[in-house]
Amino acid sequence: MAKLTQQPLYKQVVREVLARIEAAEWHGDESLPSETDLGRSLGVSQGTVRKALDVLVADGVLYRRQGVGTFVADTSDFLARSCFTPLTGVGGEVPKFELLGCVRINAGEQLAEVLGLRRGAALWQVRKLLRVAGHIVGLEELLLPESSFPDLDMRRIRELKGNVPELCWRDFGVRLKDGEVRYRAVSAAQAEARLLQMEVGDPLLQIVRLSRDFDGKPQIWSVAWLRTEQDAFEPPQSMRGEQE
Amino acid sequence: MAKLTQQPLYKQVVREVLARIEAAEWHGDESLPSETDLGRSLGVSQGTVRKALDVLVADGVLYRRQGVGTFVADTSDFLARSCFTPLTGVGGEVPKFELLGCVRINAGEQLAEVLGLRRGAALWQVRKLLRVAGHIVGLEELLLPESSFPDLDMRRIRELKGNVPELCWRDFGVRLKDGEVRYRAVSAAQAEARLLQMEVGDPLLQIVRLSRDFDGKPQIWSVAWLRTEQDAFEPPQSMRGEQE
DNA sequence: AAGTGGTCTAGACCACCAT
DNA sequence: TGGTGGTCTAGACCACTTT
Repeated sequence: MAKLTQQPLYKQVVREVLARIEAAEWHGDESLPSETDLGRSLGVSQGTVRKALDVLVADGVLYRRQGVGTFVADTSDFLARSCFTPLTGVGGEVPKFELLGCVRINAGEQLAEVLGLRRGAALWQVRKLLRVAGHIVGLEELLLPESSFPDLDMRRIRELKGNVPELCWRDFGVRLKDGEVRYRAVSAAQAEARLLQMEVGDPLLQIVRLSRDFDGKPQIWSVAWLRTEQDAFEPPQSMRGEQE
Repeated sequence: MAKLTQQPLYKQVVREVLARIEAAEWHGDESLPSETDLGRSLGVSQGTVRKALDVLVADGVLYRRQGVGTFVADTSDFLARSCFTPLTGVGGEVPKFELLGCVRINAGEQLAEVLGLRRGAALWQVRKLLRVAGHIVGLEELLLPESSFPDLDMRRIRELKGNVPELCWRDFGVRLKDGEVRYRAVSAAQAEARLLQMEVGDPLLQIVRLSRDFDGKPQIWSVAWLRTEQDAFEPPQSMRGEQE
């Protein structure tokens, strides 16, 4: 492996593996070469490959099965829970989305700043309704720079059933990572109350998220309003190893 | 290092280091021996020590300074933000606590179950008010099993200015880890509204937390109610390495 | 039995920081 | 200059899963 850059070797391996996944060298849920083989083909040791794969496993890009192999995580799993499917019902029901619209707007000052764009830059605004077991539980609004996601439209979103990370990945080659999240309790305004079928003033959990790609560039700003009378929001488990 | 157990060596080292911290072998913010020396004294290699310390750094027990050494994190930092000091103002103001009371109650069925106790077991109920820059922003209620925390009283809590992790550590030898967290938006009831100086029905962010010790045993159940009109709740950063 | 992830070692070199 | 964390290797062995 080239030693041109001054990045640690294992980080170079991380990027190389990401690139090969991106080039569809190994499909979703298909096995990678063994750590030893991969190391040999890259000219690094097994330990270095392992350290690189550790990073990608921690980020949910890969998963391992002891004695079997290392696999590319299906993108529909990747970040699905932590990034755009935040609601976990008590029974663990899977949320479903209903696409409300996709329009082109211009970035205000604040929004331009957090997304690293100039003021007035073109943005896509996507709105979805979240249902769990048929009941409306939330509303989600996404803002994506047009520069990263040219020619976005409802048809393309609909084809993927509102799975935005999958869309970003398949159509635009943007692999999303976790970003910053903020929580807030707010009162439902008229607009939210109507869409969520609740009274004006009822409490809503507001989740604001900034998602970045693997280069650290902000790519998606999202705001969700969730009804939590019945289901609490359970953030994704941290990915540390077990102690026992 | 003994090979008696079938635990991986590095996990044994984790426990050994934790035990030595517990025995106050190295005080807060004092340097540990170098990875090489520690390895020699334990009869393991530097790489194994490193892997063990990685775990403890990820859990916030230790921190490293390149070229300088590895240090025991001051307990007042450890989990302070992620576990009991959840509120981060926009300006990053440090929250202050006002102890409201500490009483002995008996566990109801649900509470007994989550804490792994028998029904009716004795619990301490501690209530605190949170202020940021003088303004009341939250209310926190902690429930701790008396079996783990004998002879808890307000004086002891007060001495540590409401820093419960520090108290658990210094007085009871219970080192806390992160546990599960759930978020919910609720309307302020009369009791909360009075204490938090807001109107009944105003939205509150409710954060429910179960903290465990390093053996995985549930130790503290906590519920916080936060006003988020001005300050959003910002959860602790995940502890993964940077990509760049 | 063969192949994989998971762990461990002994030794090496580098980057960083204190002195 | 010397000590520390940070990285890397070549080779080894174990635990696990599949065949």
